[in-house]
Amino acid sequence: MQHLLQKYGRITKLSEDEADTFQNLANSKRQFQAGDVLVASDLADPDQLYIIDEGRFFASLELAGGERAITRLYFPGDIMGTANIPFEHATQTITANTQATVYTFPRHNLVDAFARMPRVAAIFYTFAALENAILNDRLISVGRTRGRARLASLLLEIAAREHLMDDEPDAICQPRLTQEQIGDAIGLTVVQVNRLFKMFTEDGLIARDSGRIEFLDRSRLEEMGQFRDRYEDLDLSWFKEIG
Amino acid sequence: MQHLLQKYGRITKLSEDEADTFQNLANSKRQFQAGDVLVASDLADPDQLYIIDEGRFFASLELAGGERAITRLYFPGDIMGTANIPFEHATQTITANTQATVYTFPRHNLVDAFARMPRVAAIFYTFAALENAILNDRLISVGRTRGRARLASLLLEIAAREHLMDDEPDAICQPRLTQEQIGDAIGLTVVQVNRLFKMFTEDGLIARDSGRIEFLDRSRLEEMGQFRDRYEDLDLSWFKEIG
DNA sequence: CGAACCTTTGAAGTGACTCAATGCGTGTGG
DNA sequence: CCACACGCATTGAGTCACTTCAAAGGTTCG
Repeated sequence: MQHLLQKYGRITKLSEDEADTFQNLANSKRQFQAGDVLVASDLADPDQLYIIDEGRFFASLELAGGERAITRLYFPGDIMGTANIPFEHATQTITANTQATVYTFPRHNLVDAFARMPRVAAIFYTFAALENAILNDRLISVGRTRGRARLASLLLEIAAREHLMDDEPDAICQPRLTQEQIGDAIGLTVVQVNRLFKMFTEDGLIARDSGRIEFLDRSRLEEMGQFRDRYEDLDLSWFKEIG
Repeated sequence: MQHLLQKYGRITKLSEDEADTFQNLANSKRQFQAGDVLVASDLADPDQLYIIDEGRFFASLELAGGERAITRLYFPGDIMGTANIPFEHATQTITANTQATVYTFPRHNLVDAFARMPRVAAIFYTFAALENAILNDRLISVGRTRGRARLASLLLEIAAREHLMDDEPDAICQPRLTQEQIGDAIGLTVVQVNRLFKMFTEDGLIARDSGRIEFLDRSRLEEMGQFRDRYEDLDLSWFKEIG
């Protein structure tokens, strides 16, 4: 549970009661292997929520024709499944892309937490709004920029999320995705992703070494990708107003 | 306020207290003309929330190069501004695209409402999750389908939202957007949008008459667009669990 | 009645797709 | 310990959906 507490505690100081509330939310802990499916899309009654302890996941959606899109990447401390709980059927598939452990709890517990600690409700609401903002950014990236910009943006986003809680240099990122999955995330085919990687390497923007990507010219990548780190701009001061 | 109450009341029965809470949220009512900007992106301290009484709005985002994306369309009863409040600067611009009236309230009021009525918190949280699901759908549409599918999907979405609360036949929709704005919403240029409209008309899929679009072959449009009406699949039974 | 905005159409160029084949690395069974 | 299979990365060739640039036709409104 440290990751969650660390993450939310970093953003807003949690009272002891609130920390307890978070601790009590999750009752069971589960292990997953890379490739395991946590929630299948169209699953009936998706009433479970998940918090990542260790590892990485991604949310995806499929069309009838087999086209797939990856809509969201999840990192330790992230809450997963929120886009599913208000529906009768899950709206997205969640898959592990590394070995992972997650805390699981039924949405019923959330109801209890909301009732007892309104600030917890505000925190969950805020993070839903954050997800929204990130999806908006993704949408403009995919809808209104070319491949180079999309890839640059994705790499920067991964680096930012990956290093949110450690203090390592964020000149390196490890997507831990195949090039096909990267394509699904930015709306391109494998072939094009591969060509873009090649171009980026030839242009001296990045260096690649078995899944690790090093940023050689971060400022140029930032200019290309126009990535905005939404986590940096969070303002949770209004929480103080709650009891 | 009828629209809001009607909308949420349709989905989950509101107690008298809750209806009151909603009524008291909004203290001021404002008028807008088509084209007026409600919130400008990058506005500092975006602490206001809005509920549409009458009219239409859209949320958009711009890139440095001038490319614009429309990420969300808003209809009467919708809550706007939620993607802005957790940030120091607004993440999206909200613009009126018809004459409109909205209720305005500071996020502070939300805090009060959360504290007094946890079910109201759950409702807001649910609608944030709903927005999320819709954004996901939009993302796969823009990232993984061709122009025809995107346009079909958008038109169906507009029709569904437009007729959510009336019982009119949903064979007609009025986007109330210019073709350029439609392009911004589905990630295409005006030119291409226009060509698609022409094709749709020639193929007998739609008929157009000064902004009104009539669906002549809904089933084919649905097959092309693969639109999923997320409102239809909402399941709010778990709210009952809250005292 | 003209200005501003929107729609519509043409022509040429290109980024990304599809199809297809080869290379590479790792793990597994003979 | 080698051979083969499988998943992933890489590269080439041809095609197409959409873009850009440009201009003309409609509509609305002061």
